[in-house]
Amino acid sequence: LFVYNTLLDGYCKAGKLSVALDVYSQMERKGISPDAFTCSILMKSYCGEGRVEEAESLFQKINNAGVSPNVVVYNILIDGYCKEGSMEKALKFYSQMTDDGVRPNIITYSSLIDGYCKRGDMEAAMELYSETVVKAIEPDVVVYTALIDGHFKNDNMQAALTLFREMIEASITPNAFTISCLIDGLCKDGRVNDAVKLLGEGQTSPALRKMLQVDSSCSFLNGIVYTSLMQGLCKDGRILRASKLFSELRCHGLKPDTIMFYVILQGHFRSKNLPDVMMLQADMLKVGIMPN
RNA sequence: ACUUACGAAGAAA
Repeated sequence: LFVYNTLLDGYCKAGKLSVALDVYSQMERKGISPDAFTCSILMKSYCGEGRVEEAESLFQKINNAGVSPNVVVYNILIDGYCKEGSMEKALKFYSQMTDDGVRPNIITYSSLIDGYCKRGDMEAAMELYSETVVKAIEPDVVVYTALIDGHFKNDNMQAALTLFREMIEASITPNAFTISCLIDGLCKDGRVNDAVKLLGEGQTSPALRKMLQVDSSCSFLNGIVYTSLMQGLCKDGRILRASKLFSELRCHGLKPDTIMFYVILQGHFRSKNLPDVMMLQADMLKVGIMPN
């Protein structure tokens, strides 16, 4: 069973669900009965392809076969429904798991919270956040990051920054995800300068690093942060600064991807720099990126 | 050290 599960997980992670399902029926033929691991591996793959209904069927089937769903199995189903925006169904399984005596954990909450954030229902998201505090399920960096991102995307920079502060006060260390949400949010709010400043300080100032409680090995300057900054600069008409960032990517061990090229191209178009557009196009082919 | 399963970030459509 262990070997089969490992194999199933491998196929699923390689995006070959159909092969995994073949292997699964082979298991059934051999009389090897699935367990919660088997169930969660296949369900996750179904959800990843947007086939949440089929994940639920499998859930019911295995449930009927006498495998009791554990917290991971429930989490996958709940997250699947959250990602497709069906919060009602997600909540249904959330209460079902509670009735089954399966305790929701921080991952359950972060799926639900992110689901509400993506739907723009920050009130519901914040309510669940308070619930974690009440139930003594410590909110972690993922929950805070989802909420910060949600607040920014729903045009509430103040709430986002307040949560960021609270998170640090709670001694939760922001990671690269957290920082990229902050930077992207600031940029989209037209505060590119603040974003650059925050990053610059984070790179150089031990004091800020200490305040953010990150160690020196944590680099926030990943490709996503660069993209946000470049887009912010472009929208601000500062295509030269953006191009400069773009050209220094390599010095930081990053390589430009399709999205970055798109952002910079768009910037040149905005500034009507047709010659630069042509040059970029050539560069793009040179580094082996095909326009999509 | 990790080692069968679950949650958060960038362009466009």
